[in-house]
Amino acid sequence: MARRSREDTARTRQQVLDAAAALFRARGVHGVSITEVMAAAGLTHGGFYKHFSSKEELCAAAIEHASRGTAAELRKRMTAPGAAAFAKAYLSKLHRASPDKGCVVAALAGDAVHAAPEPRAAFGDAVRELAALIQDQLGPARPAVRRRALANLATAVGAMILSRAVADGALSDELLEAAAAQMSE
Amino acid sequence: MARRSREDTARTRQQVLDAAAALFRARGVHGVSITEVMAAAGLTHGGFYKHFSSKEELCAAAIEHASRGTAAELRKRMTAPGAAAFAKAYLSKLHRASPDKGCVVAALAGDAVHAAPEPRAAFGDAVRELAALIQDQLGPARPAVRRRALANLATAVGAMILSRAVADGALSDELLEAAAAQMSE
DNA sequence: TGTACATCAGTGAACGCGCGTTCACTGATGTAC
DNA sequence: TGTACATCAGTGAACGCGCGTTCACTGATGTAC
Repeated sequence: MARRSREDTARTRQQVLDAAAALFRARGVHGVSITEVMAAAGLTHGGFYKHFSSKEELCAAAIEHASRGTAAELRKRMTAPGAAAFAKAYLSKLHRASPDKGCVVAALAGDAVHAAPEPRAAFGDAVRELAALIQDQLGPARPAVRRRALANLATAVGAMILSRAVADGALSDELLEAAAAQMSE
Repeated sequence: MARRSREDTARTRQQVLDAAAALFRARGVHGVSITEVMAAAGLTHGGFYKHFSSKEELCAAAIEHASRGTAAELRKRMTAPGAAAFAKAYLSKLHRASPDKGCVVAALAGDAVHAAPEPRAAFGDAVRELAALIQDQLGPARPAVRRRALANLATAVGAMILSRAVADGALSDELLEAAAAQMSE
């Protein structure tokens, strides 16, 4: 193929990011090859390095990209204020079933621990963004609210990760419900 | 090398399991090769298949092995009854710093989501065992206690995973403290 | 506005590497008599 | 209890495969005049 216009190049980059953000969340970073990401974006693998210098750099960019999407989606789903509305929006069975479109923190926490500094830093930013979002949802920026927001973040993310990891559907449901109940108290 | 006695064979298997349980928890299942596991057990890689039929089978066995260790260690560290004692034992900085000796559920939740049925089932059993342990710690086997145990499990595991994944030490500490405070309420 | 040339996004073959797995071999252990 | 033989835990070389990455090439886009 031949050289593309600037608009095409920018559009391609976004398509690669969209594909990577979805595939990485669905199957984990190491579970998806660059060839698969490029194919999902409608391209062949060779052109990848015209957009990113390495898989790690893509990973970091994809986490950042997904984080913006996660936050926007969550804000849209939380119509009322308070912890119960967050719990309902976050701990749904729909969210559990669609990691590719869901919270990047829950989907990639396991990968982030062992990731290179760049994607790790991007993951840290995503955690901070989600914490801030929950804090806004719970109330004014006071220390007690901050603490409750972080605890609810841990509960929500932990429940989502475990409910996805466990094969037994009944236990999986129980985990979501117990976490939602505690957060809504 | 030559054939070994039954006692030697059994001892070797345990050493491989010990090594795998520690290495998998420290660096993730896909971050550790069979050669590394065998070397950590003092052997070469070729003999691996005399003990396990595949890496997946080792993974399942290592999760089961680690789960027993996790439960025993945790019971030992919880001297008093109640949620606060669990929070203190589980959400410590020592635990955060030593995933190789720590809770297998927190260490391998990210891997379990994408794992084969066999290790996934072993992970589910580990979750059930940890949930039962927390429930015992909280009180008699009533539905409300069960629910609280599952919520505390999600909070503790989520906080530990996130505190390890986040590079920023201050945020990492804050997560552990916020989760411990909420669980001790 | 038109022309000549440099740029570079995308292609597809190729590379090097590490991994899980297999295999022929060794020789002490376990077993049958 | 002793002997002959089969078993099999462990070794280390080798395999096949998929992955991340590189590279020569193409030809439309962007730029300089």
